Amino acid sequence: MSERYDAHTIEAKWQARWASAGVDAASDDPADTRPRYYCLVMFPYPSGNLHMGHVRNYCLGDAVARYKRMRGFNVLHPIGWDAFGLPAENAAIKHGRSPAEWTWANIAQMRAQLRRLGLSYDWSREIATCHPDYYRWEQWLFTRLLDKGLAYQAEAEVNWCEACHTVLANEQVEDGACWRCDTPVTRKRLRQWFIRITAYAEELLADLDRLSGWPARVVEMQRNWIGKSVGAEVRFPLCGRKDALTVFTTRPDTLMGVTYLALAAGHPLVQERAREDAQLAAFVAECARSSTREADIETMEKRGMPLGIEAEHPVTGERIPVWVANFVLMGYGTGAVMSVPAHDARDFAFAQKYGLPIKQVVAPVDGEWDLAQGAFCEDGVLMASGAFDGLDSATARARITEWLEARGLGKARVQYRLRDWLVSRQRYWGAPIPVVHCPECGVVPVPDEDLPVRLPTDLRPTGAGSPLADCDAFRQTRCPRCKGAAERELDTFDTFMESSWYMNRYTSPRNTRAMVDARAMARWAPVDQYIGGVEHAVLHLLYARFYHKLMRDLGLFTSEEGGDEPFVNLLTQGMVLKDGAKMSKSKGNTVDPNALIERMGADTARLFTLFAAPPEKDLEWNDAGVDGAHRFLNRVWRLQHRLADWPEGASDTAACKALRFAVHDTIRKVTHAFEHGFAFNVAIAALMELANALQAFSVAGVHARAVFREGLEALVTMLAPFVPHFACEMGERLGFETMATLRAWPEVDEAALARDEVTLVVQVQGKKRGEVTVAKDADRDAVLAAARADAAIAKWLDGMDIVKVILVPGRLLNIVVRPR
RNA sequence: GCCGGGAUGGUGGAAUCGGUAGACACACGGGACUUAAAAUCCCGAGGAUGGCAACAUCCGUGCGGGUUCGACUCCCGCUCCCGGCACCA
Repeated sequence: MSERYDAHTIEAKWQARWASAGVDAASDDPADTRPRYYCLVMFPYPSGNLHMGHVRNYCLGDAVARYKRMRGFNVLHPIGWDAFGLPAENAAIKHGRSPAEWTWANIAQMRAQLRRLGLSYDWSREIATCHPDYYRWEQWLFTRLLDKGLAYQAEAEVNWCEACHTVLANEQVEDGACWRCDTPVTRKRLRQWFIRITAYAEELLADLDRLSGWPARVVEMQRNWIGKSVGAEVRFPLCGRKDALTVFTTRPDTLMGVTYLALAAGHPLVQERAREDAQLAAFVAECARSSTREADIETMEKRGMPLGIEAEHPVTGERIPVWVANFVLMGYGTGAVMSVPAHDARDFAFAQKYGLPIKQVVAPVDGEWDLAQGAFCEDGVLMASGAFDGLDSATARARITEWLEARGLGKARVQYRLRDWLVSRQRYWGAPIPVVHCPECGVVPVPDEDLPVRLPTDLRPTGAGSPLADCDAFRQTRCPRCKGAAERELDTFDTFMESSWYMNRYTSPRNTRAMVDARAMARWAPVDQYIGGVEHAVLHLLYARFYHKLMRDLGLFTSEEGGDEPFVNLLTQGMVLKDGAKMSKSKGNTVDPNALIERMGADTARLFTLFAAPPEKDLEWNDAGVDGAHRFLNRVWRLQHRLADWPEGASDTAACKALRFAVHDTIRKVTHAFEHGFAFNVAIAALMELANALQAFSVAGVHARAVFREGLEALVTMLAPFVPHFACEMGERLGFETMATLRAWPEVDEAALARDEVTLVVQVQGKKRGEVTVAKDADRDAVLAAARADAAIAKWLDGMDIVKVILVPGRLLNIVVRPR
């Protein structure tokens, strides 16, 4: 009975028991009437080694899943592998193994590491995205998108990472560099595959308002990323030519103030002129160079050149010059802007530099504006705008847009910053894009019966281009339409394609008939609680929302079955830091989870990870803190020995009552943490307080022993979501009839929280001057009388008149006085 | 530049609705046990001033104002830090 806490023996024992009892599986039995809960953590890339970020992520998810089970929910808590991706290829080049071999070996290794942490996953639903049974459905979906015109091939200026030797989507470029390897991204014109996420821009934006369970900043980041702006398209006919320039503006109210047009260097009209003008060509070439160095854009000087072309103002017919300017982007709007120097700071600076006219057409609502102080960029009242004079900016925007529309000179338009998702990659280790290039029929989607298009798994990338190009068995095929010789598409999908729908696949992971099963979706989706790093705020989390809507609109499930959004609640956990910096091999500040588990056990690792910081904040690793967590478990462990020879005698009922109060107050606090915000650091602190109270409780007698036992059992039960092995072992020794992790969550006994007496803080003038203990329902006069009876308080009332007395029941009494 | 979030002891952090600031833990100091150490247990601790001490008083949640009987919490104005976006027309 007095043996010591031995984490390794206990952990191995319970992991085996849980596995053989199958306690972690989610039930698909229709007869199971328990309420359902879907808890999901972002699945890992199988690098082969678990790091502390993973540990934190999965411990958070596991605590939630286990708590919900104890609350009587049928919990879906799955795990799998985001198994395609570049590191596998790089490792394959380095170690001479195929990416497939390398990946599957890593999966085996990481699976073992996760199991050692004692995470309660439903392993029967494990998926790996590199498995053809998985990516087959993504290929299927893509062919449907092709049918609907939502997927297309186009030549475009794209982001190219030289180190990864592939293109990147806009979301995957951070600060002008590749999100994965930090290599500066260059621009290239290439023919690539896109998915029309812009067709869903409005819904993706509007539904952000429904994500009340998401952190505000993630919602805000997505809103920024989608970047909606409402305005108008305006046509400016070109003088002496048949064509016209179309610009996009959010300020049609300033139309009368346009004094020049500015075009991007990449604009077709500029390109055309540059062929005849060497000076212009040199300028354009310079712009093309500098545009790749996005970090410098901020400090870049605004420069331009006249094109020697004039355009006609659509209202006044005035001739206005057309310029090329280095600050106009080809990729946004129409690549052309109307410049209104009087009402735009950037246009103002440009006009001043090149001596272009500045014409004020909007005045502040209350007064004058002196253009010497710069541009007036606010809304105001129109002036010098003919028929539109006197209108406020908002009305003028609508009227002027209507005016243009009526004359075919423009129209209202909404512009988004979001661009279509570039999904093709010039890499081998990814899901093949299911199309065939036929010399006769062109691009032909692979028909359903020929799916999946299997990726050959035995190829060895060398680093010089995709090995698929040299694999005739893959490359050469027959056209599904004309049956003639044809070639397969050699690009593979962006790996974000796989991670965009895995949460839905988990609901019916072995489904061979469809991508997902509508009934299973109705049972589980959407995810109730999603947990992962904030770094995916506009990558994975945006793509997944988009994919969910695509799947819905393809009829895989309805809004009622699967919801319109994949994740109801999102928790973005902070990073794990050491010495104030993110752990990394190059900095040499890593903590190896395996070594930690080896030394202290999984439960200690879990406990410290959850205790050291609130989940959404960064966690500073502290080895001494880990020792502290281990000490705590030892202390709780020893509490059980107290039951063996409890001293006889008469119990002190007041002390027993105080302990019961502490027990039930703790239940209240810990439950609150699980139900509101997952502040596990606070929950664990409360459990530590309870352990301290139990340890300090030294009252003799059978009643006291029973009270102590109740407290210890509650403590062990509430520890189960955090340190499940420990709790199960303690529970078994305490004689629990079921495993601690399967017990019902303790209920608060309100009677235990009732008190006959309360201690109130007494303030004079809002400053604490003492405490009084009074009957629970004592009224203001009674409390005041008690306060005056206390010498330490009374001395502050000497020579004073009491002006006012405020009683906050159960908390405090504040006496407001005035010198007599 | 714009949009978020934050700033509390030596450290990580707590404080439910405006009601005892610093829970819990780490680190530290003192003590008990021990031949000794480890382990364990007990005690102390925001700062300043006075006092042998118990204790007392004042100050204190980035800075300056305000509202309130009462402000870490609400309002106004700043400073700094972190994150995101950014010639976006």
